[in-house]
Amino acid sequence: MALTRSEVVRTATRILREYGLGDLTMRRLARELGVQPGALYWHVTDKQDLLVAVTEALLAALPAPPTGPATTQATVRTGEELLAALLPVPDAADVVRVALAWRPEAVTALAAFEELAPAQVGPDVMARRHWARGALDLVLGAVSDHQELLRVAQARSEPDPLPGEARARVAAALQRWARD
Amino acid sequence: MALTRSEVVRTATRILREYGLGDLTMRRLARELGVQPGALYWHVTDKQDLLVAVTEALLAALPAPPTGPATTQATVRTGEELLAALLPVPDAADVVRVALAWRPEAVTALAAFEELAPAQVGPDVMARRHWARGALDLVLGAVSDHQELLRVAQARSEPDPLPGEARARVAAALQRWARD
DNA sequence: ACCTGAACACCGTTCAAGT
DNA sequence: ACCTGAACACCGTTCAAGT
Repeated sequence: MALTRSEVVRTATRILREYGLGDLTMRRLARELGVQPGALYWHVTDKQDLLVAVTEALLAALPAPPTGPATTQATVRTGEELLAALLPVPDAADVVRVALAWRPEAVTALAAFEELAPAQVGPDVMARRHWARGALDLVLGAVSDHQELLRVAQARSEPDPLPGEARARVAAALQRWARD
Repeated sequence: MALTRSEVVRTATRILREYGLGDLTMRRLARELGVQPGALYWHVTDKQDLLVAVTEALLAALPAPPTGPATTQATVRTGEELLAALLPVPDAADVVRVALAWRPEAVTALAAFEELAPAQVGPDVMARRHWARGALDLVLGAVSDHQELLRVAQARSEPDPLPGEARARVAAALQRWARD
């Protein structure tokens, strides 16, 4: 049976989840799919396209953004859900940043945060977009930092930092960022 | 005359400035220095070590952090200076993020921001550290985003986005982030 | 339509051997 | 002390040719 794009993306996402971005190479991906490297380029235009698709896969698991009023609490919840989706995936923040540079509209979390911009930000589209990007940057920074702590702790065979710490930190950051 | 580490770092920084991170390879760097690739490893332990040193070089140009009280204005000024140092350097944010993951104490901007944490953050060391990291994430996000806009504008041969826009954006973000 | 085989033009890093 | 030469083990991407 022929390979499909979604199978390629699924396997890529699995490699990322299990081994991180350093192991997510086109050649390794091809090997796991039992196919020659060149075959991937029938389903994917290049590696960036693949990483954007992987980002979409990571974000697809997120619940729909809250539809109510743009409260601080709603922002915090959205950020915590994003964090929960990304934290267990090694190098997830870097992958999302590639998508952000290459196809920002694929990063649905951005649109979600835009809806949640507090009143004080005003109606200006750019101001709201920048506010959303700031919220995302704060979450991605927390993800990178926490995964780095984890890397160091494991190298020293110390106990892992708890995900709850990253969660509390994101909550605090978004509370500060969202308050009117 | 023998090569020195600082010559290696200087040339690496120049390549980054002129051509970006994609062209900053050990082989290319060796070529520009008129030396074999292996020679670099006498002066630098690996590429990450090099990128940390390049980050230090980029940040060395920054003025000393303001010594006065931790006002919002001082935070904004610090952020604007950091932005001014990084904005003209392609992929500067990615390079700083590597240093941040690998040797955070080399990112002096982090210590600078820590001093500037507003009173409301409190005396807790971790809280202040996270606040500083948030400030840095906001600036780095603005750098990445602006350089990305620039890339797109140049690809479409549209006029470049003005650095002043990035500056205004960083000011707004840090005002929001720093207010007590 | 979808994939193979094979190549092209690269990478970072190591290390015996030279000076 | 510092560097060369040469290798090792990889990369992403392209493309004629096959089925």
